[in-house]
Amino acid sequence: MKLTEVLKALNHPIRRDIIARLKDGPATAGGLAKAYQVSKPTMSTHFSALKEADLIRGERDGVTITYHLNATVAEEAMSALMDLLGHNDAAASKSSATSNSRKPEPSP
Amino acid sequence: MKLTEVLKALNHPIRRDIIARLKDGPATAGGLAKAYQVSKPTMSTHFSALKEADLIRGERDGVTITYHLNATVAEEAMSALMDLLGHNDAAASKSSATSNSRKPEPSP
DNA sequence: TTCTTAATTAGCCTTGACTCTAATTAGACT
DNA sequence: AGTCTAATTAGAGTCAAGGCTAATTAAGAA
Repeated sequence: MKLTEVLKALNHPIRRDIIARLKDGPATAGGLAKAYQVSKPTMSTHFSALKEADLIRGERDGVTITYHLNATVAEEAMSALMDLLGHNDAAASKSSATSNSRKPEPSP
Repeated sequence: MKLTEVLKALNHPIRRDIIARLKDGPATAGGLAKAYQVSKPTMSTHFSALKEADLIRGERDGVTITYHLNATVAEEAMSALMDLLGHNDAAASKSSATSNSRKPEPSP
């Protein structure tokens, strides 16, 4: 899971809305595309952004692609964000959790 | 709390690192700036992005500005992200939590 | 094969993000 | 006042994101 890709993917209202919809269950690309006032190619790039972050997966059934949420990556992202934003109680856990701790790049 | 601003603010490694550092306690702008290989004006824009999202607050003490994390907004953001990415058990809670549920914009 | 539907790719344009150097404000000290 | 340090603003350049129309691929149906 690449947090950068996930945050980039989440940083658009349409893409967040797609995530929210897919939480209720899978949906087809065309079906989702109808819900927003953008062209289908634009929707295609939104799907690509979400796929690149591995937040959604698509399965082709004939001519239709059905997207579903990738719960694993969603939870990994939550964990990473919790690690970043979650409160620390008393700054006790320096090397707290799953992801990389702060890695500064000091002067060379 | 504007999720868009928060996600925009988090979508940069330096800014995420600043958040991580401020979790350990307040830090001065100049002190933080030294930790990265970018110019001070660039750091200033990063601080601005974080301030615009209200993730950090700065207090001027003479000529020095000390930044500290805004834990309230951080937790609100976590809550909103949990609402978005957190698992739903069985898609039972349609109108689940604090933030706005899906608001589609159907064809006019 | 030809037609229709679903989705993506290609090409283009506009806007916003990120970075820099140079100049400017703001405060403290001599 | 003059000067030093801390931080921001101004201006400019590069690059990625987001959007469109038009063209292309892929699959199924006539």
